[in-house]
Amino acid sequence: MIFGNLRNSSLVLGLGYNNDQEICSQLDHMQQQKKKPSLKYDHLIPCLTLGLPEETSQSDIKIDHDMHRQPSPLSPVSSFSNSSIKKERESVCGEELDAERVFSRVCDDDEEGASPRKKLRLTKGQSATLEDSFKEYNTLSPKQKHALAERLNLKPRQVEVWFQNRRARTKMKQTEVDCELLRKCRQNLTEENKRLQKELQELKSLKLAGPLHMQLPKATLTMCPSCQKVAGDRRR
DNA sequence: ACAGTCAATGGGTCCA
DNA sequence: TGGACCCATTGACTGT
Repeated sequence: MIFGNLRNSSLVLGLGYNNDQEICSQLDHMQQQKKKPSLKYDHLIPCLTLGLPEETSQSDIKIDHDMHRQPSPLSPVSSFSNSSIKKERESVCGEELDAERVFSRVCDDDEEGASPRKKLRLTKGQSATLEDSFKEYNTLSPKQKHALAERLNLKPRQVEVWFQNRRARTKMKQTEVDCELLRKCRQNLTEENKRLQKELQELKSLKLAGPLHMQLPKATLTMCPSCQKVAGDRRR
């Protein structure tokens, strides 16, 4: 740090995040890979601090930030085997007639283990209905699940899986939004930090160069980081 | 050919 | 202990 040895320096600025480096590297990696983030940074927000020069590293920031926690899940009982999903239904509801086609290729063979996993695609109608339900409740009670499954001619397990995947997608989108917000925040704070450091340097050189009577008494000059104004001058 | 999407799977955790 | 959920991953399919 540049000003580490200056005496009487009451103004020193710091900028950082909790686990700043780790987050950034992970975010970069995430963006490169276009992969969903696995980092847990919900509790982190950027912060600008004032203190001694040596103390303005990442270590002096610690703020908890608990955002967008999922609502507590409903937990009634339901019992379904997921082993039968591979054996798909033979026919689909009316939407089957939809030109959009129903499944890419439903497997005909019901032999256990022998059939490779086939990709099922939900119809537009099914997806829309599921989407509508998701807007109302992002978790389903077993009753709702059954009703929806029956209505869509799907297995309850499929509805359940769809909701799980949908929640994951929502979470990922939110994470990306938060990520972008943090980046911008960090950028702003970095610029702010630079600006204030520069200002501080100027004030110090003024103090050293200027005549004695021009010197400001210690502790009368404090920089408010939020409003960016010099405050605390109680003379007069 | 390759990347992206998404239904499905398997493992881990939590809780009644 | 079983069921519900989350999470990471797989694999079929699609779009370029």
